[in-house]
Amino acid sequence: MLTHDLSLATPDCSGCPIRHRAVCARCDSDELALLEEIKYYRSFEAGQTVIWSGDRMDFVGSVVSGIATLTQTMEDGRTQMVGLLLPSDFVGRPGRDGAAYDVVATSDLVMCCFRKKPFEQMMETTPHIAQRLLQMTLDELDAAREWMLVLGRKTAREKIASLLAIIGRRDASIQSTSVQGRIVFDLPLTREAMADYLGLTLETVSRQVSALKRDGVIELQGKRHVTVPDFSRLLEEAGDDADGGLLV
Amino acid sequence: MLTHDLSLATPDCSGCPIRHRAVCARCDSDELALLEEIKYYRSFEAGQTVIWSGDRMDFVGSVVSGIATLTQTMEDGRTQMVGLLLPSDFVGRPGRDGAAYDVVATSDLVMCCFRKKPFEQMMETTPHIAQRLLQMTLDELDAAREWMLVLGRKTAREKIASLLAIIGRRDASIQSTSVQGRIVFDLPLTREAMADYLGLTLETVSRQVSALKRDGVIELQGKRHVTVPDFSRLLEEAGDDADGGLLV
DNA sequence: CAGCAAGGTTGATCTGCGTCAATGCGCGTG
DNA sequence: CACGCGCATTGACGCAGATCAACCTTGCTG
Repeated sequence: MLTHDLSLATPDCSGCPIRHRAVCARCDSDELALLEEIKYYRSFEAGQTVIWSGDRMDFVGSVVSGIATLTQTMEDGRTQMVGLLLPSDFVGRPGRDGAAYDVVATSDLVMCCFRKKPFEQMMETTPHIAQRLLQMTLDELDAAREWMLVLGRKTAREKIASLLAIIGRRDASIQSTSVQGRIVFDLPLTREAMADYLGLTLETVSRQVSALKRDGVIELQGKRHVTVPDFSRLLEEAGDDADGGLLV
Repeated sequence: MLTHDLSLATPDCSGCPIRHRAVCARCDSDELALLEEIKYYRSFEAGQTVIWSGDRMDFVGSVVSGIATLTQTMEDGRTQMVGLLLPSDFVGRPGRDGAAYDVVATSDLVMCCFRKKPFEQMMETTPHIAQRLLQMTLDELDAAREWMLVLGRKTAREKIASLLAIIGRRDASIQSTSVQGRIVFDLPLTREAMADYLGLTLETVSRQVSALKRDGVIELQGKRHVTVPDFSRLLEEAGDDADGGLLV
């Protein structure tokens, strides 16, 4: 059995794994029973498509482990990644049937799924779930808007630096809360996936990564393992005013 | 006194103006009293900045009439519009203090504001408000992600067509639900604002608008009044697969 | 270890859009 | 009416990034 904190907990009831209590200590045992009934796990291999855009979607899912991407594709094949699903992120929208994006597992992936109808009912009977989902959705909206600036106004070099800063910050902040100085992490994305995220071609991504390496902004061991000797330098290259911005 | 449907109503209690009942028939009169106490109106002239990014924001606002834009700006002046606030849209995020964007009134604007603290309390005591806000936020997230495809992958011509399609559809669907054939509307944005929305320069916007006119996709009376003789042709130019996508 | 495939790098060339600059148009104001 | 101002259009030119193409690296498999 997987241990899985659904991250729905509000501050006053944090840290209660969903398998122990419905969502939080406030929830009574009836809800727990309901939840056990509507919940199930699904695994996916790296590269597998979880959901096709337009598919009927009868569940709401939360990532337990692994990484997935949300992408949109035009008929002629141009694709744009519109989001990254990391552990604890949600996908699928309460109150609508069709999936809006392709969801693809980038690594091996485990999702915790809830049947949609009962989940919606639970949202009505358990108000802080809706509140918590609202917070998470607002975070994603902020991230999406931050990314609109990246896509619309930044140069290729700044785009690459922005992406590295986001991934680097997230990885580094797992070990320590303050992100500065030297950080080290692995890229979870291929050059092509990076290009899809940044609205570039993979050739341009490759060139700009090489350029940042040549200029000493980053060091590379292999193609995926990145060392950033000075994080603030990277932020400068990303065109960010302060350490403030850029969630994901 | 302004009549203002806050659009917080869930389907089963639609059409109850906030000044009559707190939010919906389900709410008792105590909440109504509270709401009257925490609510106030503010007016802005066209061009006026409602909120500066980074300002402390002690209210949550809903647009009553007029249009405002959400923009982000880099130190060197590059700006990207990340959202359009139309009547009934919300701005300001429950649970966070600082504003993330500049909010600028594009036309004369009236906002209905709620003091943040009591509003948050009300969200806890009146669950369907959080649910309704969640729906609205999910809509905005979809729109933002749709826009990421536009910004990241579409050509200048497609971008212009996409923007015209969005504005045209919204305006047209006020009169009738089915949007097709000939439609007519006024652009609420200057060329510069369009450029900021689309990640282009105003010169490119101007050129592409002229090109669409030359090619018979649109007709122009003056600089702002637009006639689209065939809406599906416009969608084609926008690179949209079907009538489906593109909210706002 | 050869052979192959997937992912990545690098080079040469092309082009869409940005940049800089001049001109046009409508409108309110002295 | 002339003037100035905000907004829009149009042209000439250059460059960042796309495109096309060759080649390299790494890891797997027979």
